Amino acid sequence: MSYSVEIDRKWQKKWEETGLYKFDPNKKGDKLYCLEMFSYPSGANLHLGHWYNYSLTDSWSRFKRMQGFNVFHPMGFDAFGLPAENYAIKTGIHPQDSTLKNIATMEKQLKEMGATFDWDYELATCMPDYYKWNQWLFIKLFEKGLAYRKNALVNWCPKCQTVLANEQVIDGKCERCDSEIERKNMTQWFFAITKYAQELLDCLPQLDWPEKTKKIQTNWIGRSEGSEVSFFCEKDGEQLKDENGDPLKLTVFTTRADTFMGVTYVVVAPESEICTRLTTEAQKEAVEEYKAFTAKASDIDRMSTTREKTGVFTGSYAIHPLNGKKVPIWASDYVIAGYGTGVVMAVPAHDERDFEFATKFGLDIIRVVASSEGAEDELPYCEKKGVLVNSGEFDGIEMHKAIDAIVNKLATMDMGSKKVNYRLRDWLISRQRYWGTPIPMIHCPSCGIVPVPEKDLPVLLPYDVEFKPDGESPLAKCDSFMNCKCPKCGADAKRDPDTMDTFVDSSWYELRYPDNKNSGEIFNKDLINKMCPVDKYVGGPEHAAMHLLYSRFICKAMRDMGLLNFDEPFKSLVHQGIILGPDGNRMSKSRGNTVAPDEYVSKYGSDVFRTYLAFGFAYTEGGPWSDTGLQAIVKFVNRVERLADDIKDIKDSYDPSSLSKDDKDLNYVLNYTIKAVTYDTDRFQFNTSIARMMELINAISKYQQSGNVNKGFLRHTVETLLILYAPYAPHFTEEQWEKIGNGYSIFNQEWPSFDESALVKDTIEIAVQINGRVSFKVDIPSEADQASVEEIVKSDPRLNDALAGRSIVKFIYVKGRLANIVAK
RNA sequence: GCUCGUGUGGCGGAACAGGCAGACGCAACGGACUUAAAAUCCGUCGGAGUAAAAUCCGUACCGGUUCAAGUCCGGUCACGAGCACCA
Repeated sequence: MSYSVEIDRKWQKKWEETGLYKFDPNKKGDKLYCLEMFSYPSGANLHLGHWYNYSLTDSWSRFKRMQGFNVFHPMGFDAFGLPAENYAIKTGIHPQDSTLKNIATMEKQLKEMGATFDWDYELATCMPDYYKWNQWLFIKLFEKGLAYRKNALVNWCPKCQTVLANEQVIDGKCERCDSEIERKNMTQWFFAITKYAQELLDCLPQLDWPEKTKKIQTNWIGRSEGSEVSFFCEKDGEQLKDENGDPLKLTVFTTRADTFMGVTYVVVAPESEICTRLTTEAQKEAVEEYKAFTAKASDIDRMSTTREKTGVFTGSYAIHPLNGKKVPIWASDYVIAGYGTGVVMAVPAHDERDFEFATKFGLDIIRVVASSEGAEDELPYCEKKGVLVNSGEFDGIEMHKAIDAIVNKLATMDMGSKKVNYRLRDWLISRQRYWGTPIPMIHCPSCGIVPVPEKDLPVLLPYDVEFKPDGESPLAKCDSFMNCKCPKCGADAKRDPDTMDTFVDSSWYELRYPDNKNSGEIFNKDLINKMCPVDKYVGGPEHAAMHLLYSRFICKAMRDMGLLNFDEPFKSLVHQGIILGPDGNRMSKSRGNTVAPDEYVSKYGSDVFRTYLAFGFAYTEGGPWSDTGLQAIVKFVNRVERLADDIKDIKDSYDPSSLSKDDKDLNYVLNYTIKAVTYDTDRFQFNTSIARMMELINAISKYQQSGNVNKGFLRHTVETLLILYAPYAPHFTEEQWEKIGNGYSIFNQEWPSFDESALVKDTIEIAVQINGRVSFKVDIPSEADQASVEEIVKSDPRLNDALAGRSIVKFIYVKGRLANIVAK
């Protein structure tokens, strides 16, 4: 029977019956936790991206298993989320129904892929036995002060009548309906990820992650070293006081304290509280008008850096602590309320934005840094080098030293200090959505916010809910859900109507897999410390600054709560590339360039498909799909099958110590192949692994044609080839293994080791270069030293011709590679 | 605008750690087998050049370091990604 999808089914059935891939934590071998990012059960079928991610990571995990590791390889579903809800709004099919149906389909397809997932450890985030612990985690974070509520600006889609997550805002527009996003103030739940900003940064270097991903996280966290400096304020001629009656300090964050003597005005974010505080009666109308104007501005406008600066004078003044000057305080939306203190000191001479603003509104511009003493650089001069001028006692000081000098001086007055800021914001996790984990909080009119007691978890997501969007949380309209008793005082109370961002669900799922049936706790601490962290994590790079950051934060928070004792959830990370359509564009239905795996798999079998995915692309790069490339794999698989036919009746053994010249040549290729495939598969270089196996097949063909075949050795070679190929083509190789009379299963075979001595050749061919260009080639003993190689080369008759009268200045020999003669 | 990444034949892609560029495969071309086709097997396959060789050019472009550069350094261009008034 030649290879087909029937063979797939045969072995899938056998694997399942015999429990070949059941994970046993007590089995011998080092634990290895291999995980792919779980999938969102949106469509009915697995798409090519799933195949590319899952089938090849499965090959890697099979390889590790054969190497003797005790591999834990679970799979589950990120089952809550917007697409199912949107689909429900469109079709009326309840998200729970469509999701469960999709999960069933995907499970079946994943099994048909022939992956080693142990389904006993499956999880789906939409099931109460999972989201119960999501709620439990939320309450723990709340108790630790890491979950809190505050009023914030959120993204609002006026057409869909709902809040959108940041990631659902594409270039300022709603991903679904393309309308412009508005900003709206709402009271929301946040996770205090910023408390871990520094540690999230500090742990990055030790992670075996793609450098680019680490860079994205570094930028996203955005550490910025600077200083905070303060001004006293004057409103309507009087000094402003704080709530204690002390003089009010207006504090700003700056990275350029050296330019402090050049401050000519101060800017506050218009939506900040301090702005209202500073606005004088005379300016009130103008400021209010401006606030309304900025609130209306769309994200599109805000994002534009070419947008003209706008702003309004608040009427108040800041007093410069060093020179006593009164500088005006303005409000402008080029200052971001959420970053730093939401207040900026403006130095138009040395900042482009301040310069533009000052020019437009006629504010003073004072040069305080010059590239060299007395230089009249063009303004704004923003280079971070130079010396101070027009700065009184600080004149002549180099700018970096001046930062310290000025901050130190301010510190003695209690008006300044060094400060580190981060761009990272706390994680807004509330969603005015139906299909997610209900936030387990109760709002009591007398007790305030009260967590649901642990014994009452999970707070079940009700089934019968009107989830069509109208601007209110769908759960808010479900009285049976909303009405409850306060756990503290027993009075009538309301539940929180929001659900959690689905990134919460996925921020700890890797920790639930090993203990997915635990109903008494989120997971067993000892077990999780043994099983985690994940040793190899594979998924798309699009999660670099979201999921991959959230998970790291939750892991650290859990550690600090004593739930586990490691610092990082994913030790080693690989991103697969993206497979494009045959035309080189991203696959999309509208382009009509999609490739449906099912059609190919049913026609060619899973293993042909898997091998093509392995061979046709650099794994981390991806690339365009090609049907003819797939045909090449059919040929390859057929060649392997014919080799298996050739050896299936061979019973001879062979004596490894008495190999002929031809045997030795083949043995060299065999051992080289073992070495290369082992090395390349380990580092996700699947394409070159397959290439090496193709070379081995070519060498076997030559060997067979030589007419001088050692049957036992041939059998050994083909058997080894089958084992090497097994991770890539599990069904096919299992079938061949059976056919040639070997026992079940090929996956219980040990991974072959290579014989270093077989890789040593007696003589090797090296290239002889003259001045770096290859001139001719010569055979030398492989162990020859430089002196003897020089002698061999110099006695070669071709050398004189090549030198053409030049004399040898220098002779360089790179062992086993080449000789280079410098000639003049 | 800033930051990062990538650029190799007709195509997908190789190239340890600076050491014979183009592995392996696809497509193409020539041949064997065949009545024929498919399948299989053998051979050619970066460009210029030649009867064939020799030889020269060639890893986006310009320059540098080195005995030797796809690889390292400086600059330019193109494409892609991330961030985006972060003070």
